[in-house]
Amino acid sequence: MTAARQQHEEIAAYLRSAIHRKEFVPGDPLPSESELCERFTSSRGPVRQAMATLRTEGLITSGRGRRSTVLDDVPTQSFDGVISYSEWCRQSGFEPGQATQTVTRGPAWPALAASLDLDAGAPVVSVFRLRLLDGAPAMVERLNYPLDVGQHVLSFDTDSGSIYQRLIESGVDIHHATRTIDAIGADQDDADLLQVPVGTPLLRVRRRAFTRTGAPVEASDDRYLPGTASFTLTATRGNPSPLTMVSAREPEALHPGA
Amino acid sequence: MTAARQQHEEIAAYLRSAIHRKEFVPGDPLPSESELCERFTSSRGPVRQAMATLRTEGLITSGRGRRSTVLDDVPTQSFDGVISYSEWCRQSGFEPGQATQTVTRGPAWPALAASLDLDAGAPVVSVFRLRLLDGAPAMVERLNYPLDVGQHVLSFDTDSGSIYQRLIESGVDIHHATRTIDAIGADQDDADLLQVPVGTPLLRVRRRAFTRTGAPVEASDDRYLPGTASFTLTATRGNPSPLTMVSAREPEALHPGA
DNA sequence: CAGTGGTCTAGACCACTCA
DNA sequence: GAGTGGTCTAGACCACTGG
Repeated sequence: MTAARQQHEEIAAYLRSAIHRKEFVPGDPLPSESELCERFTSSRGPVRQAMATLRTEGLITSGRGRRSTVLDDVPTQSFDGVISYSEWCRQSGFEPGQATQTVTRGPAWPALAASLDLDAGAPVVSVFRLRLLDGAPAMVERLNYPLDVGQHVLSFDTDSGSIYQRLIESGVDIHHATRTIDAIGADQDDADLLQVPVGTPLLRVRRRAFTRTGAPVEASDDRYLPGTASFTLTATRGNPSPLTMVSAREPEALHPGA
Repeated sequence: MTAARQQHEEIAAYLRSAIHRKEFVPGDPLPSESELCERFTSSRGPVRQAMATLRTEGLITSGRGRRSTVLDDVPTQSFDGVISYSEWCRQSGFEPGQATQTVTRGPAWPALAASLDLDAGAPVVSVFRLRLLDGAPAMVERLNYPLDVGQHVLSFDTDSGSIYQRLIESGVDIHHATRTIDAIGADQDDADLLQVPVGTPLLRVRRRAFTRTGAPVEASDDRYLPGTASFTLTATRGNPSPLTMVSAREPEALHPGA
């Protein structure tokens, strides 16, 4: 929409939106670098930086001697959408909702303490919510925070919306996050909330979020009802995939008694 | 190990291997750009390109005014590892194995035809194998190819190893691939082969591979036993994630009768 | 305030694709 | 052979971090 500050961002934004507006569809050649240089009154540097961005997003492919072409037109996911279910819903055009089950302050059990780099028994704040998509049960969310972060959650109405927004407004520095994706059967809690039988396959996303200095700020476990969510990603020959498949390690329980 | 042709590749390879050798651990600052320029007798361009590569791999983070620092040290996944289970095993230090169930040539059912951009009923080659990890059942693999590609599979002993290798050697141009990840319960076939009850949660990876011109070469459905595999990825604020979570669409059946 | 990485320019040469 | 993107150089200015 509005012009980005940096030239390379402006160029990237233009190309991205042109692709999403179907101005270019998969297989189509993009304008050449020299054309883009002229159109944006820029040198090659910013143009190539914009192309590199789209390439890592999986939107385009390029190579010596041939025009860069459109690969795919999946929407790009912002960092906010990665961290926040509410934000993801909004970006995807759905209405997020939540039904808080419990908000607790208590000692960290060993697996959680390890995940948050705390000593076992250190105080943590845990949130257990059912999340809704357009009003229907979609996901069971278990969030855990060290106390210094969690204090901002304790003083928050967790039925009123995005905890992530709350944390940002409270000045918590959320800088990067690691997601681990696997499948797991619904336990009794999951089953009750999602209204499915125990053992129903769920897509589990465990997330650890960190500050810029590497201190953990969150450890979470989200379980999606089948049919609600899936993940997609495009890999291109010669560009190593940032998504790594790893042989599973021992499960990290992010709620007690598992 | 051996010097890469391009300076930026050489620099990236050096940094990557230094991180994996634990010479730098998460939180550590990397050498400054100017140091790297001297060490590799290079200008800033190649150094910055190498940094950008590592950044998209999720290995480092950087920002104005501060040194680039190590984020994580997950192994990077090559394109071969994305496409080929055998290759993934080798990279991960496991012994791949397979027990072919069926190799068939027959007409494409509608969903498969759509996935391969063929007309319904067009001839396709399908492979149905149990894959092993260090000798134990790990994954059920369903591969489907258009006939022109699949002919190279029909004349191949599918118990002898990697079909992917075979296709490459046959000159098939596999240029990029899209993966969709979700969870699904084991069907009767899955259950029999993996020796688990029907309905056991499995991690499903559906893959579509394409030539450089966008023609489909493969449509597959891999289902991993829980505990065998999971996916991880690091996202950083300001860098949009290439992994997109999408609301699920109708299931594409990649084997008949589903 | 010195040093860092982010951005940008203006040029150059090369490997490659495609008509 | 004209045009393309990939690589590289040598400079410049700026925003920001940290001691």
